[in-house]
Amino acid sequence: MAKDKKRHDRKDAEAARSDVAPQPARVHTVKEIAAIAKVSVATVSRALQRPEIVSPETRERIQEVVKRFGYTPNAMARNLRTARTRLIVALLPDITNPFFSEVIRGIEQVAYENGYSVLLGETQSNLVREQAYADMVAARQADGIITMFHRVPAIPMGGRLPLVNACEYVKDSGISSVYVDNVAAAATAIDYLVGLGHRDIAFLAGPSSSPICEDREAGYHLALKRAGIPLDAALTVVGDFSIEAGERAVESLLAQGKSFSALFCSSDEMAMGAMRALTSRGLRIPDDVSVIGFDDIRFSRYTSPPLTTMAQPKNALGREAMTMMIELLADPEEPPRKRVLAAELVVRGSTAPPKALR
Amino acid sequence: MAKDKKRHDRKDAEAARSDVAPQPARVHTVKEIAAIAKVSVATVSRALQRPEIVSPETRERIQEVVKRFGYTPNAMARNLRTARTRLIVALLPDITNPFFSEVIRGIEQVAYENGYSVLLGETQSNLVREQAYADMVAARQADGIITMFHRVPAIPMGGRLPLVNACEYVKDSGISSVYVDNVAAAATAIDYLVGLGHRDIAFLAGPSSSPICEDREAGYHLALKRAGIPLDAALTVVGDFSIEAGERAVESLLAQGKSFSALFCSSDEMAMGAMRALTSRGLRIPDDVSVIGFDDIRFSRYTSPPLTTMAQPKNALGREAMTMMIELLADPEEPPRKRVLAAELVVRGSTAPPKALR
DNA sequence: CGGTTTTATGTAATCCATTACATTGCGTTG
DNA sequence: CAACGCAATGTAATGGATTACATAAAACCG
Repeated sequence: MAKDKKRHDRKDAEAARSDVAPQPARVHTVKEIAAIAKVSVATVSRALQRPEIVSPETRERIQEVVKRFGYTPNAMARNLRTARTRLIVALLPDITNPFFSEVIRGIEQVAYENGYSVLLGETQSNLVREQAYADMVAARQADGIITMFHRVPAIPMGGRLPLVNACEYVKDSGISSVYVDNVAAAATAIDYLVGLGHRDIAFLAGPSSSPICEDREAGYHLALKRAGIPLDAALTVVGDFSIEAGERAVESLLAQGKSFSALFCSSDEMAMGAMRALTSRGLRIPDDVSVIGFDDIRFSRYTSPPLTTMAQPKNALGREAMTMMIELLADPEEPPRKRVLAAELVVRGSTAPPKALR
Repeated sequence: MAKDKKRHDRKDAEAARSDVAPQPARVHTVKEIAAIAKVSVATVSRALQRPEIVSPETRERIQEVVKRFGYTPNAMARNLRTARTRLIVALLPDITNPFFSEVIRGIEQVAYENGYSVLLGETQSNLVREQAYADMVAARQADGIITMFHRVPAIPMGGRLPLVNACEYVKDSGISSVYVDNVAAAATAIDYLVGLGHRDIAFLAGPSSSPICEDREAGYHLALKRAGIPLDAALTVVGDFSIEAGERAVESLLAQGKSFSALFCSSDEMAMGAMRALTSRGLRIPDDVSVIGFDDIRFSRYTSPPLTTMAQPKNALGREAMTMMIELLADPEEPPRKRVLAAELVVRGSTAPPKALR
C-alpha cells in the first residue's frame, strides 16, 4: 500500500508560459511574473523593492503585470531571506482593560510611521500563553515584543533580546521600559486629598507582585508621612485591578468597621467597583467618601459622579515604547533605557472636602 | 575594489563540530543541531515533528541537544515549506470597545484548542489599515482573517478566501458569518418596553452603513407596528456606537422638544452617554426615562442605575467564528455559512414602567 | 577612439526547514 | 534461505524571494 500520501505535486512548474493569461488564476510567484514580463526574477524583485534602479519602461511593464495578476510577494520567503518581519507583537494581560487601548494606539502610531505592523496578543496573565507569543520572536515570526506586564518571557536568542516593557517594569532586569513615576503619582493623589482636608484615607492596592504597585503604595506612605498622618495598615486592601476587586475591597473595609473619608484606588476600574459598593451601602460620593482612581480610562468621565483620577499619559507611553523598540532593533547593542513619564491629576466630581469640614 | 560589502559570511558552516559546546551560543539551525547530534537534518526534523517515528535513543539524543542549545526552528522557513502558518488575524475596528473583548476570548479559546494562534489588529475603521492586515493573508503571513466589521477587504487569492465575519455581516457577500438575530433582539427590547407600558420610545440607531444596524431598526419598527404604535421618525437618531454619540443624540432629541418615556440604544456605550445626558438635564432614570442598551458589556452592570440591555452571546460569537474559520481552512470548498445566534434580554435597574402608569 | 564608468539586467547562491524518495539492515515467512 | 516487508535514517529537492556577483550595453572622457 504505497501511494497513500496525496501531497502537492510539483510537475506544474512550467505552466507559466502563456503571456496572454486571460484568467487571473491562483496565486503567483516572482518566477511567473518574471516570465510574463519577460525579465528575470531579480528584475521583478528590484522593481518592487527599489523601483528607482530599474529602467522606467521595464519598471512599468513589471508593475502592470503585477497589478494585472494581483501578485503579492510571499512574505514567508522574503522574511526568511531578509531575516526580518517588520512585525511587532504587543502583549497585554487583558484586552478588556480600557487602559491599554490607548497605549496600543500610541504603539501603533509610531509603528506605522516606521513601516512596522503591530499584532496584539492577549495573555490573560497566563505564563504559557506569554511564552507562546514570546516564542514567535524566537522563531523569527516577529521582530520584537512589547509587554505590558511585569514578567519577562524567556526568549532564547543568545544575547540581546528585542523586548520592551510598557506601563510596567521589572526590577533590575536590564530591560528597556517606559512607565509613569508611580511613587510621585500616588503621592500627588494623596497630597490632593490631604489638601482637601482628608486624614482617613484608605488605599486599594494592586497586586503586590507588580513593582508599579509597590511604587504606588510607597507614594501613599510617603505622602501620609509628609502630612504627618500615621499609617493605619488596616486601611490598605490588596486586590487585582478589576472592578470586582474594588467592590470586594470596600466591602471588606466596611465589614471591618473601618472609617475613612477618602479612598485612593490603584485603577479606575477598582474605583468603579468601590463606588458601586459604597453607594449600595448608602454612602454618597463625594459627600460621605471621596474616591480617586488611577489611569483615567475612557469611562471615568461617565461614572456618576465623574471620577477624579491620576491620568497616565497613555498615548505617550505607547509611543515611547515603540520608539524604544525601533531603536533597539536598529542597534541591538543599544543599552537598555528606562523612561519615566509623569501622571497628572484630573479633578472631576468624585472628590470633595470631608463632611466634617463643610 | 572587490571585498567591499561586509554581508554575512558563510564560510562558518563547519564551525558546529564541538560536541561539548559550553556556551549556549547565538541562534541555531537544523543543520547545526544535526551535526552535533550526529544525525541528518531529516532526522532532527522528524524528531521534532513526529517523534514516534524515530528510534527512542536517537530521539532522546536529539531532544537533549535541542534543549541544550535552545534551538527553535525558524518559523519562516517552516511556513514557507508547509504553506501554512497556524496564525489567524482578528481585525476589529476599535479595541477600546469592550464588546469585542469577550468575542476575542471566544475566538482565542477555539483557536488554542486547535493549535492556532490569534493576533489582533485594530483598524480604527480605516480602509487602508484593513487592507494592510488583509494583505498579510495574501502574503501568506497568516492563514485567515476574522473581521468584526461590515466591510470585506480584498484579498487577491483567486477563489475562496479564508475570511469569516463575526458580529457583523455583509449582505449578499457569500462570506461565512456569525451574528445575532438583530431584528428579533431589537423587537424583544421594544416588546419589553411596551409591556412595561411605554408608548413613546425613542431609538438611537447605529451607523446606517451597517446591516446589523438596519436590522435593529427593522426590529424596532416591527415591534412598534405589532403594538399598534405609530412610528414617529423624529424619535430615531443616528450615531456611531460611541458614548459621545449617545450623549449627542439625547441632547438633540431634547433640544427638539421631543418627549419620550423610553430609549432604546444600539449599544451600551450609547446608553451610557444617553444616561449621562439625561441626568445632566435633571431627568431621572428610570423614573422619568427608561433606558435600554445593547451588547451587555462588562461596565453595564456598574452604571447607575445598572443598565438593562440586550445581551449578545459574545463568547459564543467568537467561538463560532473561529470554528467556522477552522472548517474553512480544512476544506476551502466548504460553502459559506451564516450562523445566527439569539440575544437575550437582561433586566437591570434602568428600566421601569412610565411615570404615568405608577 | 580606446578605456573607464555607469546603468540595466541576468545567473545563481542563499535563507532554513520539511519531506519525497532512496538506502540499509533486520526480522518474517513459506 | 530467498524474498519481502518494515523500521530507521540519509540524500537531496523543494518552497519563493532577495541579492552578491557577473555581464552586457551605454555613457563618458581625455
